[in-house]
This record gives sequence, structure tokens and C-alpha cells, in this order.
Amino acid sequence: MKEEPTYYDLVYAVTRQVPRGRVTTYGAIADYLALGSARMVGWALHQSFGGHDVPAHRVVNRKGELSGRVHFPTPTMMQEMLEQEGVRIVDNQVVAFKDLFWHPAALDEE
DNA sequence: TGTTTGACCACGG
DNA sequence: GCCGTGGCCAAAC
Repeated sequence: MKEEPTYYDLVYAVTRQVPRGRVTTYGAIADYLALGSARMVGWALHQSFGGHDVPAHRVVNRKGELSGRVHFPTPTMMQEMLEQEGVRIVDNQVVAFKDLFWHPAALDEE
């Protein structure tokens, strides 16, 4: 088995670095990794369920909406997990998303 | 092997 | 501020 390091791994790594109670967007990851397309991030997270311990529930679209909730084992699991971390979800959207928004580049800042 | 879709985003009107 | 279109790369059909 030879799994070549692709942007997938990068997305997984960044997603794992997302602080608890904080959320990020596909575009932020894509921009930080310079993938060229935020779509790849979505695909990567979709594949992330292949045995990767990646908190994909912390990744939302730029609207702060839980767009990928339907891809979870249960459509409510994503919201439950976020609320479990202290993130309030209203109408499938992250409350104070702008305030809870975390950028991968913040790692360099810290 | 070519076409279509996909957990999206940025830009223009 | 909302709607339509383009772009991006990869996987599914």
C-alpha cells in the first residue's frame, strides 16, 4: 500500500488543527493550502470518513451553514457535535460564525 | 474514455 | 444584498 501525500492529507491535518469550539470554511483551507479550488476540500472531507479521525463537523461553507450535514451518518450529528463543543447552531447555521471563524493561517500567527 | 456532478468560492450585474 | 456564471480538480457514471 502506498498512499501518496495529496492535498487530502493536508486538509485532514488542517482540520485536525481546528481549535475546539471554533469553525473554519472550505475557502480558508483551500486558500491556506493554495489548492486552487475550495471544491477539493469538500471532496477531501467526503473521503475523510474513510477511517480518518477528522472533525469535519468543524468545517462549514463560507455562509457558516452546515452544508455537509447531509453527508454525516445522521443529519443532526454535525449540529450535535458543534453544540457539544459550545458552538450554537440556529437554522443549520453557526451563531456568531464570523466570531467563531478560525483561519488555518492563525497557526502562523500564534 | 468523455461527460456530469460535486460537503465551494469569487466576481459581475 | 441576491441571482447567474465561471473556474477549479477529481471521482462517479
